[in-house]
Amino acid sequence: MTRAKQKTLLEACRQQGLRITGPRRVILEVLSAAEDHPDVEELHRRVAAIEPGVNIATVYRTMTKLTEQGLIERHVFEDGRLRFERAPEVHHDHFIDVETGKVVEFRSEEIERLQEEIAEKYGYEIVSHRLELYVRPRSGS
Amino acid sequence: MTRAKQKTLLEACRQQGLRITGPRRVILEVLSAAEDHPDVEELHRRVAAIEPGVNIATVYRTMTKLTEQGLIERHVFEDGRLRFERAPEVHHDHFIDVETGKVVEFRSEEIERLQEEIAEKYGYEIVSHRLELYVRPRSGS
DNA sequence: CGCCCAGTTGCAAACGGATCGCAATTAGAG
DNA sequence: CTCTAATTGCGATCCGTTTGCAACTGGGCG
Repeated sequence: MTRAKQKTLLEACRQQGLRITGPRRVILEVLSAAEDHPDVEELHRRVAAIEPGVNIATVYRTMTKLTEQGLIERHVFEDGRLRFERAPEVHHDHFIDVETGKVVEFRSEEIERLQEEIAEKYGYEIVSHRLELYVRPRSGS
Repeated sequence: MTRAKQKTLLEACRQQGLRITGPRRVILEVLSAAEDHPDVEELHRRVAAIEPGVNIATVYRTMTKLTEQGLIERHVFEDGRLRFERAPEVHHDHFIDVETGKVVEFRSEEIERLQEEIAEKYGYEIVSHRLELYVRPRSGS
């Protein structure tokens, strides 16, 4: 299954005319395997585990390219770092555990709809949005 | 009315036991008058217009203090800079005009409620949240 | 099959926002 | 008025990100 995703991402790159170089191939592999929302440093670490010698600047540049192509999504959470995830077919929002930093995805049709409604009321058109719920595991009960 | 707010903020500081120094007095004045969501550089600029010589590090430090005391709210929008606004009595969210960067506030009870609902479903307790709608003025109609 | 060059990379320097160490200053309690 | 802890200005520093540049290379074309 990871394999399927991987192929898709790599092929998407080819279609966009991006050169498939050694470093890039590894970065795509790492991105395809990622189930979370790693920052650049973390991506670089994972890449280095497969193929040392890839410079972090290359990771930055590749992420910029992929974001421009719409193949991945870039987030900036409260810590200010850039984080990435493969572009999902349908948009989703995020829970962020304030203690562990762990990110969980969710989607609410109702919230999506309400946002549109409110924007319209104000005379706006939504270009994109960001909803992050900073949470902790429900204690007690 | 600005006067009323100003007094409140300054008095709140006194109550918290913060020393009211020259620089601080000016920063509080600027914050009280602000209707928008300035970043530190902008705050510093406004402060300097009233009283030159206040160092930007002082602005940073003061904002940190005020945030810790819960007197102001700190935001990090997509541009990654720290932005501030006076702590509102009731929470609100933001529209951000993608072209001008202008920030407009709104509040939706329904969305607030839905967030709680969803968090509960996932077994979380919401500590805080952030909802930003990046928009442009509705064209056409 | 090899040439060629625009795209890509590694490296180091630069950048920009935010923070910090330190010595000098000062608010404000007693 | 005094005394001390809080605050300030200043410069250095941090850290994530970007950039300039020379070397390298993928992959289209002959």
